[in-house]
Amino acid sequence: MNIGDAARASGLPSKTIRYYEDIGLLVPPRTANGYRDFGPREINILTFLARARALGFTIEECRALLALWQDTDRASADVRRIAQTHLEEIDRKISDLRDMRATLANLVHCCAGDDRPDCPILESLARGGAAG
Amino acid sequence: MNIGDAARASGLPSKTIRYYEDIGLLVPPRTANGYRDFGPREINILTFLARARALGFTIEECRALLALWQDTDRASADVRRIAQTHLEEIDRKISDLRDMRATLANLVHCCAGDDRPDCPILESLARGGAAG
DNA sequence: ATAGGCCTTCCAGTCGCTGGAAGGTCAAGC
DNA sequence: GCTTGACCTTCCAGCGACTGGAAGGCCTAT
Repeated sequence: MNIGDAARASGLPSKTIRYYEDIGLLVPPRTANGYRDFGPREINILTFLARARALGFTIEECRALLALWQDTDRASADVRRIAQTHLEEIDRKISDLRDMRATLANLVHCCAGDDRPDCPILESLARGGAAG
Repeated sequence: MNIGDAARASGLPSKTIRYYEDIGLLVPPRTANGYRDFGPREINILTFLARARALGFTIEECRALLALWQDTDRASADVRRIAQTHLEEIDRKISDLRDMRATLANLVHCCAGDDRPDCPILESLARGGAAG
């Protein structure tokens, strides 16, 4: 299976797959002509990576998860710890975004959005504090 | 006012201020010895930028907002449009993060997190679908 | 004179790709 | 056998928004 088929099978772009090989996440064998040769094992790794990335795990977290996945003697506690840490990171991001959203929504709400120059959004950015 | 004082006044690291000059967001004058010289005008620009960045506006959005701020003939509609677009972007991010969070929280919840190898998190990443 | 704390520029690295150039390979059609 | 076009290869550069560090200049205090 060539890289294009692996890309279609895993949902990852070919470029990304090459990049993952570059950074050592997987090492597909090569055929005689130098093409990468993806078998079921490689496709499994790629779909694993695609799913982990879709859940927002960093590449290094993916690397760790992949290692645990391939280690049948792993402790599920190790996996859970990574996921838990990531969950907390996501919660932090959501919280930050919600704060931004609240401020911004208020500003947008207060701005007339017409052809006059008066603008609570700019005023707030200039002087600090909320609109009004 | 030297860059260090400007950094303390605006809350931005000196490095970031130099970077902002590099990309043309502000052009502080220089004193005879080549040091950047920050006056009230520059400090205002820097605090404006710091606040806009804190609301998650991209550098290019900041550049546009800054231009509108400095244009007393602006239409508030132009400002509002930028803010509205950014608000939608934030909503998209929050929504994506919430989806991730939901899946991940479920997986974490289902994982025993002990010293045994069985792990619904890895199983889900491997086979797709939810835990269980 | 020297110490230290600023300031300067420039280059490289972060993260996770993504685009593009230059060239090799392969299967189909004529 | 030759061309066409779709694939594959490597390598280098760039994105956004900084951040770190090296090498060197300046300024003030002792």
